[in-house]
Amino acid sequence: MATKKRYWLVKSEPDVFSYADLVASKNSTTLWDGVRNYQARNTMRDDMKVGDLVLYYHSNTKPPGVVGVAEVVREGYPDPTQFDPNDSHFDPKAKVEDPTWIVVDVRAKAELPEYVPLDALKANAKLAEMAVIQRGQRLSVQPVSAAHFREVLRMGGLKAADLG
DNA sequence: GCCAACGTTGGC
DNA sequence: GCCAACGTTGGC
Repeated sequence: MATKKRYWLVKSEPDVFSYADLVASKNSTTLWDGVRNYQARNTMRDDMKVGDLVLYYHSNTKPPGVVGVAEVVREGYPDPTQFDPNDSHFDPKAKVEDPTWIVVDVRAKAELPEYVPLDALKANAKLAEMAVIQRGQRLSVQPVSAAHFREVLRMGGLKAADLG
């Protein structure tokens, strides 16, 4: 029995890895590596399931905002960068037999016809409770309610039906 | 570039 | 186990 689809938001700095970079990746898919926050790790390890949809948010840019939608295509597995001494995300305490950090694979699904800047999210009363607009919210992987997800899609000029 | 918010580290 | 110091995030 399929569990109900859930919705998420991931942040990425476009100078580091933009939505266009995701689209340009093999199969428009990448592993969401380098996350070094336990709460975000737990979300990827325990909660993100194949078929879940993800808002792709550009942070540290002007203006920050939601640029597109991605889909979870592989569930949690060990982040290889934690074992690579040459990688900036290397974690000397992580053990192969008991990995500390987890990734999921995400695939680009649809770019929003209209970019939805943070200002617009904040201006929408329906999104007042949305995590990403809360002051001091730094989580790079966070849950989004179905209603908030639909509203952001609508603001971006997409319908849920467009996502198949 | 600044700095507020927040998570982690480490001395005690 | 407390909490000050420190590093990072990310909007502005």
